[in-house]
Amino acid sequence: MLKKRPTIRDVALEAGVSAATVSNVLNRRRNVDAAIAKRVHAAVDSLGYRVDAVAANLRRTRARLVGLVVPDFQNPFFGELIGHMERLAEADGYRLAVMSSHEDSAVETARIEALTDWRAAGLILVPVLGEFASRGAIEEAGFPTVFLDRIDPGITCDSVLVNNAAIAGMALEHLAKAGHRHVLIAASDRNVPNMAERVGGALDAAEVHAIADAVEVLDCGATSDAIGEAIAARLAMTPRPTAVLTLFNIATLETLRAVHRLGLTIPNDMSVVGFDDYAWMEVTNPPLTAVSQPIEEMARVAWARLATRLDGTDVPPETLRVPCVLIERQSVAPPTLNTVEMSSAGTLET
Amino acid sequence: MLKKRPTIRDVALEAGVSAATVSNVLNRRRNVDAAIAKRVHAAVDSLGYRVDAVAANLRRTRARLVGLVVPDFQNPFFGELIGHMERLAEADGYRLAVMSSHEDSAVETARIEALTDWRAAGLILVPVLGEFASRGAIEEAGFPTVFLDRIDPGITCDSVLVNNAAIAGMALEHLAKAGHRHVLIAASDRNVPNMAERVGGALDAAEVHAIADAVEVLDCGATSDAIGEAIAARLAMTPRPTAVLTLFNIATLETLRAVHRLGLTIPNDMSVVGFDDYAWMEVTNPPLTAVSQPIEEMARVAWARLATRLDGTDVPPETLRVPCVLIERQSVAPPTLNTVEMSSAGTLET
DNA sequence: ATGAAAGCGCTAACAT
DNA sequence: ATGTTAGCGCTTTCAT
Repeated sequence: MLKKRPTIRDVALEAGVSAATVSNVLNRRRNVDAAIAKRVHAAVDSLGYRVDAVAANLRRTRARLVGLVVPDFQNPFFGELIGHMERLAEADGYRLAVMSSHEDSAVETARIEALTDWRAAGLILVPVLGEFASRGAIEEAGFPTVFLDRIDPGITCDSVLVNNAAIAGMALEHLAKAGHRHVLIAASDRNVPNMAERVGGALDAAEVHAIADAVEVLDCGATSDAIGEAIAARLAMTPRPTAVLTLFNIATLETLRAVHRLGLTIPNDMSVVGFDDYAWMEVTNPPLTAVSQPIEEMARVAWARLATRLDGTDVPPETLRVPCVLIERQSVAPPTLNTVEMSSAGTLET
Repeated sequence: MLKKRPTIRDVALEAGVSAATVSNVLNRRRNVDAAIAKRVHAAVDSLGYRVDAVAANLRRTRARLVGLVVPDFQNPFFGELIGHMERLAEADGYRLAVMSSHEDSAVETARIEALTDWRAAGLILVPVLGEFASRGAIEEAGFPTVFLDRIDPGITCDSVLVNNAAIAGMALEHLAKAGHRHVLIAASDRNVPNMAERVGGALDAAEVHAIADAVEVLDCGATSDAIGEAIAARLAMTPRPTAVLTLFNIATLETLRAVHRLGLTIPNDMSVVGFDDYAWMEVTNPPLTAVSQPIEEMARVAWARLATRLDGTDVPPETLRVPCVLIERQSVAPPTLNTVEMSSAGTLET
């Protein structure tokens, strides 16, 4: 038989004080006599009392609950993000409600509404790609929202982003300095602001290094299959680029697949720089040079911003940028071998 | 200016009925006149009413909320699991509260207590490795719990697991049939039941294929570094195994790392079969043969079990097994090359 | 089939 | 500094 959970009244009775005092002791909201506080804590411990979150938050206007909506749980990038956020929220006494929009606007909106129904105090949102449909839901919700990782140009809101243009420029520069001219930039839809920034940054760097005429941008499409096809098709044509810079993570995977399928080797036949860094990239043959996004830092900055809003501080919305870093491994080499490819590379391979 | 959220009273007023009727219409709890129901729905729509989850669940004894506690958000295995669970829960009208124990008993217990505080109706738990400390919290909670993916021998509870012994046996058999005798089984702590089952299954299969004398089990330790060290050290010794079967995912990564470090090539010098299948394994050179766990199926089975408990059905606790499948790619070859390794493999490599 | 009233467990406003 | 009272918005019981 389960004994019923003790209520605040039970604690009050046991400690010989009023329920309000118990509440005040537990929430540290007003000064309480030390002796009384001690009695209350003793009663709490002896009864095994825990405050009922549902009841507590009914009386409060906002629950001590913050939502985090990501597009996709399977991406380890978001996995890591969630882990950090959970800790940050907890440290400030908030529970984190983690949800996935499955990269679908309608689901995203539904998630925000659910959060509203639960009286969430705030939201950290990685919006879905494409048209942003949840503006209305956010306004209805009335809680502060911080956009993370992706930005929507139509919204002026707190957001924390990565220095897309700069890091893409650095990645291209890395290739240029290794001697590459004909680099293929694997991009996705340029209407996505992140992508536009990355492509822009890479192209600007190409300009600076005087290889803009040789650099090529490929819009690979959206699904893995389409992306793989597009990349493989381009790499099968002559003249073949000597390097590829992928600007989003699926493209990196698909580039490797295409390179293998064509019987090319990295970095001799083809140099590769990826965007987004994963543990397995250390373990491919060769290990992959890639742009690493500072996930923990992004989480910290976003949480800090939301926390000030939760405290009621009213500051103007801001876009915060956090710097990526290029992790140099062994997938970039000078293109020399590649220029004599026709005569030797094929035999080298077997 | 934000207009306040409408309450059930506003809807009742608008529809010209009582609050109780509105509640009954929205929750379909008792028969309501069709005309009245229609009026209520009209009022709901026109006011944009949504039921307040906090208030609704205060009066209910249990919230329509189910917890999912996983050890780690970064593991894509759990990422995928979470995505499936979220959909399953939603389909049955439950919200899913996803939390991570960060592979820490104390955190796990705290998560379960938090779920209790929120009046969760049930829990799906992937328990932390090692001593199980949350038994008390689960009993206090009083909600049905389904264990997933990992099992604790001290608990008789619903659990859904993979056919560890059988699939590990099949993996070893795959190697044996390719001609391997000296296979290294990379295991972690055998006090972990999953690991004990896997090792046992592999060893039994070795027995069957009459190579038990040549098979070797290596307990690799817990941290990535230690695992990498242990594997690399063993592979550097002679006689070197001709194949390695990793029984947990970190070991797969670390085996690849070690193999590269030693200048060996897969599958010529060393065959590899991994446990757990990830997208990047298709893209390594060569693609990796690996055991794939049926994540979606596990999620479905676990949810189904929990759902029957949530409905109040009282059936005896059961351990449900879901079958893995061996994905054959190109990291397994006959060990022939390896037997003449001393004379030729080193030069082949360069 | 519907309405009126009670009350879930807590925190906030008011009183001392 | 503490107690008393009211009420958060809903679901449920009881009455009709």
